[in-house]
Amino acid sequence: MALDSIEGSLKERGVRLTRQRQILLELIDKTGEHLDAERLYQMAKEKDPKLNRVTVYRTLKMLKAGGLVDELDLMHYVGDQHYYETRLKQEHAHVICLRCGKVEEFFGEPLQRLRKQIESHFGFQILLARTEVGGYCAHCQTLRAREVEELRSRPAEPEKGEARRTPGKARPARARRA
Amino acid sequence: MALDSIEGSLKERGVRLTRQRQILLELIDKTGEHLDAERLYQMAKEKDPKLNRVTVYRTLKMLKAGGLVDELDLMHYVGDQHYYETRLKQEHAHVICLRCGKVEEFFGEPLQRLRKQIESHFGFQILLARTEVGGYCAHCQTLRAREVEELRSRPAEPEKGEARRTPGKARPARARRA
DNA sequence: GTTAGTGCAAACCTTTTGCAGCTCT
DNA sequence: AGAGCTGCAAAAGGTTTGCACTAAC
Repeated sequence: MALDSIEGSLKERGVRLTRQRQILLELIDKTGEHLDAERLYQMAKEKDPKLNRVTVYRTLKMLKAGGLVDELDLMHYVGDQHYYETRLKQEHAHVICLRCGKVEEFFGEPLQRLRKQIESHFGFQILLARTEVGGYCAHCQTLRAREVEELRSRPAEPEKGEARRTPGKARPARARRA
Repeated sequence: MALDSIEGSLKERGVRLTRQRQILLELIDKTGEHLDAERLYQMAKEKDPKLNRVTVYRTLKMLKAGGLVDELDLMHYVGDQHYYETRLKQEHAHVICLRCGKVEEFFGEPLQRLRKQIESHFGFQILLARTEVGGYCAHCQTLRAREVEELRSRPAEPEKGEARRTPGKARPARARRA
């Protein structure tokens, strides 16, 4: 289990395992990947209503600095927040559908190949690497084509305010905080 | 020249080539890559002191939406701002030294390979891809080793305030705005 | 008992938005 | 003329910081 190895690593470095950190660590570990600070905070608050958002940020920062979690942007599909996942699995790329938001992970040899070539080409010592890819997933390619077609046949239906987005399921609105 | 093809593309789409956009486009094109909004704004202000920061953001957003520029994070080495570069050259990865901040670009076949594999593996239609790598450049590996050694021999010299960073050239402080 | 860590409030940086006025075509 | 852009001010979103108090070791 990942949790143990993370806690071990922290203890070695003399980092205190406070109640708050235990809650956060467990959530990060067992929820799987792609949690952002706010969502982690919301989940942690259910376990300890007193736990503060700042503690979440500080913990994530520490874990990142210690190389225990990786920070992702997921192409800023939703907004400018960061996402975190434990650094355990093999290196992988994140593939984000710009229409439905689904995130796939790609493992595979081109990634190792890329890493090695960069290291030898520049004599570079890689500490972290991040590959993110945006586009349309198989499912959305069809739907997208249909949407474009509809737009073409019924052009520029005027609407109050902002320029009309693609109809149906478009990008989610920026999440507002409570 | 890149500028022409960008301006052409904008004209085609009925986007107006205002004085402000011409200034920004020219700066983006000929300054080379890795400008963030604030720096672009500062440079643009020299050509037109009235030009507003908001216009810079709006222009960048439009160029990005139109696929004319790519947005980079450069591993958030400096802060959380984004960097932009014209999308002209072949796909490439950005390699950032976490000590001196130097950015190298890596072209090379593993990138195309990766792209193709992702497309065929998921049936995914890639629109944008971004690979960023952080670590130590050849030069800084040596210096870094020396720093760590120094720290080991002269431990925990207490200092007012924050936990001491690596001596010498450490990460730049967050840039403050005027 | 120390020192690291927490909570709170307030700041901070980056980016977006509403709206009135200006300007390209 | 009129849609599209701009500038200004203000807000929002995401994250960090200062400081006094608390809790882990």
